Amino acid sequence: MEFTLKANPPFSFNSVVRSHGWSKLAPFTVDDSSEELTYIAHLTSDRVVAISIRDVKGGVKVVLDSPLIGTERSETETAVNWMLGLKQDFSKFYALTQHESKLKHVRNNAQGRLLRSPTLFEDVIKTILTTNTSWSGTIRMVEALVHNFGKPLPDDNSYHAFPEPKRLAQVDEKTLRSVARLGYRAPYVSEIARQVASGSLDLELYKVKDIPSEELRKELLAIKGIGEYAAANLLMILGRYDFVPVDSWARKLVSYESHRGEPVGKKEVEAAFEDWGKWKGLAFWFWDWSYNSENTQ
DNA sequence: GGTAGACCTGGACGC
DNA sequence: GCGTCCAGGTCTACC
Repeated sequence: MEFTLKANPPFSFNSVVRSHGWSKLAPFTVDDSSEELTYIAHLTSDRVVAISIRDVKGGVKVVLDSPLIGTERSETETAVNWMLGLKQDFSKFYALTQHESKLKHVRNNAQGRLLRSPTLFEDVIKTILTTNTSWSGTIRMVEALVHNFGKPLPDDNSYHAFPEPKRLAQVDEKTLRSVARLGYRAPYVSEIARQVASGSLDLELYKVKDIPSEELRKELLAIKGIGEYAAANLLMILGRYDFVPVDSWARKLVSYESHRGEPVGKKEVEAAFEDWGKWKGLAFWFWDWSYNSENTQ
């Protein structure tokens, strides 16, 4: 079955898919031309389905590998709306970028949306698996979690959904270390899964929580395994751009942008975007970096 | 509040 | 093939 969903204009399917590396992490798959994004979803009905998403004028076409039953349709619509940020509005950010040559491209390319997973639980785990490792390590760890602990697609068990909190909560740390090679991150993943499964931590509430970003940041930082970089990254996913996710790559970009390649710290990165106020995370993310254009020829 | 050291893994490198 | 070094954020103990 299939249906279409409208997006708040301007919208670019390609820009969302390429917004960051999430489309390369299981259970997402994307074709080489980025024309079709597929996500293996574990629905609340306990069914696993493949959701394929393609670009159409004014929005996206959603194609399912099997008919949806009952509330599965609305659940899938909600998930796709969230994943692609179809209802997000960046008009205020775009107005500011018109005065900055390094960001003038964002409006023309309809940039601003960041691809995200259907649940914040999944994005919290994935974000932790981006820390203190290489990108290839993140891909490997996420793939291992999905393949070993996610429910398989009925018609093709080579594809699996992201494991639900209650499933991961059943896996002991030793297994997470030996099977998924999570290393010291295993206890963090295990503890978050247990808390979410038991209901003591309601991450989905963070999507709609009407509190200042600084308070939300403090709540994220209280979760073991989430430090300042991870919290800023998750706030971006939640549509709050008050903080810059400063990692080694961010320091390198700012170093070559405005410090002649000299090493810089967190303070210098934050200072570079201080003037962007509540948009500083987005300004950083989509900045036309000198380092990129000089090193990706 | 700031800092040093430990935590794991995989890749690069030298032998 | 083996050993060593290094890069990548977060946590904890300590000052």
